[in-house]
Amino acid sequence: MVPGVLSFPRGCPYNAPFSPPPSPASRPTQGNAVMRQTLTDLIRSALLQLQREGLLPADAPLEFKPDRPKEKQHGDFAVNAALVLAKPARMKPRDLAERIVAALPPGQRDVERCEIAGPGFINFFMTRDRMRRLIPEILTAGSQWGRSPAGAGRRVQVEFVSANPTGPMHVGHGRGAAMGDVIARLLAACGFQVEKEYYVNDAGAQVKVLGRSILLRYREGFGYPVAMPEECYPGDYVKDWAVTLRNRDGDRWLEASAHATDPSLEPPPEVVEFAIAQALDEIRRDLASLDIHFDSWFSERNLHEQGGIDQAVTLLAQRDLIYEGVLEPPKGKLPEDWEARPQTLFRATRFGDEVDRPLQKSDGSYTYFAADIAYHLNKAQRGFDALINVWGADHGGYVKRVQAALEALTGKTGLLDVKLVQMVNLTRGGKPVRMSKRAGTFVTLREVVEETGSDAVRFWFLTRAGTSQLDFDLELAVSRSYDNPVYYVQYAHARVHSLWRQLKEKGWDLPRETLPGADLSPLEQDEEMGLLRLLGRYPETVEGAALSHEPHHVTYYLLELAAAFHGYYNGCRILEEDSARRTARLALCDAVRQVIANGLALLGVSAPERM
RNA sequence: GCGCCCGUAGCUCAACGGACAGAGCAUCGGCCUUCUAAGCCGGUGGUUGCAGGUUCGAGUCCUGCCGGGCGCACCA
Repeated sequence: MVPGVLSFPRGCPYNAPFSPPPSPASRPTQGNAVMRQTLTDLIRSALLQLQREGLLPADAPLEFKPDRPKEKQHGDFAVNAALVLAKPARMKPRDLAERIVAALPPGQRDVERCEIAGPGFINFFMTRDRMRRLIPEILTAGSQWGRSPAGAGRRVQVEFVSANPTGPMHVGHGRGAAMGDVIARLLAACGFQVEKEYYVNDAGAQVKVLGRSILLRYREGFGYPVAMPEECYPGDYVKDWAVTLRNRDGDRWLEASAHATDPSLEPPPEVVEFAIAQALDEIRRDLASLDIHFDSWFSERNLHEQGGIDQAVTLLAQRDLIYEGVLEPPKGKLPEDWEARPQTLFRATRFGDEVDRPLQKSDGSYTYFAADIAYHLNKAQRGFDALINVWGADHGGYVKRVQAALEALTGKTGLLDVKLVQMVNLTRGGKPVRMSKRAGTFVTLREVVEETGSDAVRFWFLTRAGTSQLDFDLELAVSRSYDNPVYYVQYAHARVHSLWRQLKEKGWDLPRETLPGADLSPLEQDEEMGLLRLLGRYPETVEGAALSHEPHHVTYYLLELAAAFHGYYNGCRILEEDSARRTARLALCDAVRQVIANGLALLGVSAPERM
């Protein structure tokens, strides 16, 4: 039993391992990845040949990669081998490229041609037939198309949200929630075993303050005059919880409430317990409305009670990484109450941090950082191969020290990747929605989800890299217009369904299950090839987004695919008289539909059949 | 003062170290009979903040500046 873990309630559907497991794991199983592997093998074989001929030094590392050119004139794949190997070969890149091309094994049916271009790229053009074969591959794989075996079953933990259980979630929490959830889904789709965890800060002073706040509102409910101290939570939700407490317990806490204004007195544990439970209920409900469910809720208090912090500190002490010392004052202007005093410090500077970090407060109790060290040690002890944290950007200053502690305790570097998420600016019709707790214009995540829906919130929150601040327009997010990216992508999906409906109305029967076997040779327009090229990029887009922990790549891809599809639809009649062309085009459209559906599923956004 | 993030078209933002830096919005010019879609097609727009460096190749990596955001003993 792992200390601190409250529960492992729900399984993530994406956590299901591949069945059957890919074999061998290193070989790609899907169309474009197969193409890429084929090209890699081809080039490698040519390079080995050149090595045997003595053109390339035998010890030269054969590093190169097939890349996706941005320009379609540059083919379907571009290989940079000649550029990378020009120096060891002591040749001009273009000359070397010619020798590589000459050494390519003949008889490759899927490659139409290859040409040398630019500074020395070797561009490969796949045959139309190979491109068209993506369609049956996609339709046969269905919802599985785009999954990757890259993770090979490695265990990854994603910790995200972890909002303090002291009140409603705000919009920024929502962005972190969407980010973490989709990172988890992406990794699961790429063969990782993923666990989603919420760290519950239920041990600190702030939950006691919440407990006192509730007591005061509770007392107020009995008609006593109450002055809320500065540090207490003024929100209306506190009053609601106080009412709930009274309904449950009657006047049982009335006496205790008389002292609740005094910060030095502890509120009754039952009341604090109640407060945390209320807050977590609300948080869980908000997350559920975004279809976000955690595998575990990790209690900080539990960590304390189980001695996790003592354990971590002892471990650090055993490695001589702790000492009593005095920190130098911060440079520049001094904080008013700063005074030099001896503290228990962790030698974070040995692991790349700027200064050593205190583990104990002046009263001898542990700092939050000490608990964080213990928490991350606990994660490492649970045997994860990789850890991902999604934090608000205001916590950016803590990344190095936590990574330093983790390295100190595990001896491993790079175990933890912290994704920092910038703030969200709410706008309505382009005008900023001011958010101020004091002015009472604070907008909660719940309000935004209720107004715009889970789809809009999730998709929109993933339209930017986490490092960019994000504007969310409440008006645009619900508009049925092409300016609304959510609508734009979802409508592309619905449009294909609309085509099938119309097909039926026209009495042109076409059983879906015959599509994978359809004759696709009528597909030869540029737009059709362009769509195929895009479809082929989907699996590597998913894999790239997963491995880099950057979900917005998928969002951008879907926008691009939807744009290409809308353009195709506008310029080319799908349901035309010629049944061979009609069938081929419908097959292409259906492949687009499948890929959009898969991509939206990864984002946790619905794919409506009708809009 | 120190650290982290950011600086790309008028605006909001993309771009595993790759080719002539791309989208959307705005703007301008056309079209708007056609698989329901107040939409469609096309054009203009850039010294990637500045200056060096590494590299066959830099928006991307390194150094120094400039500008913006966040954080900065003991709070969480």
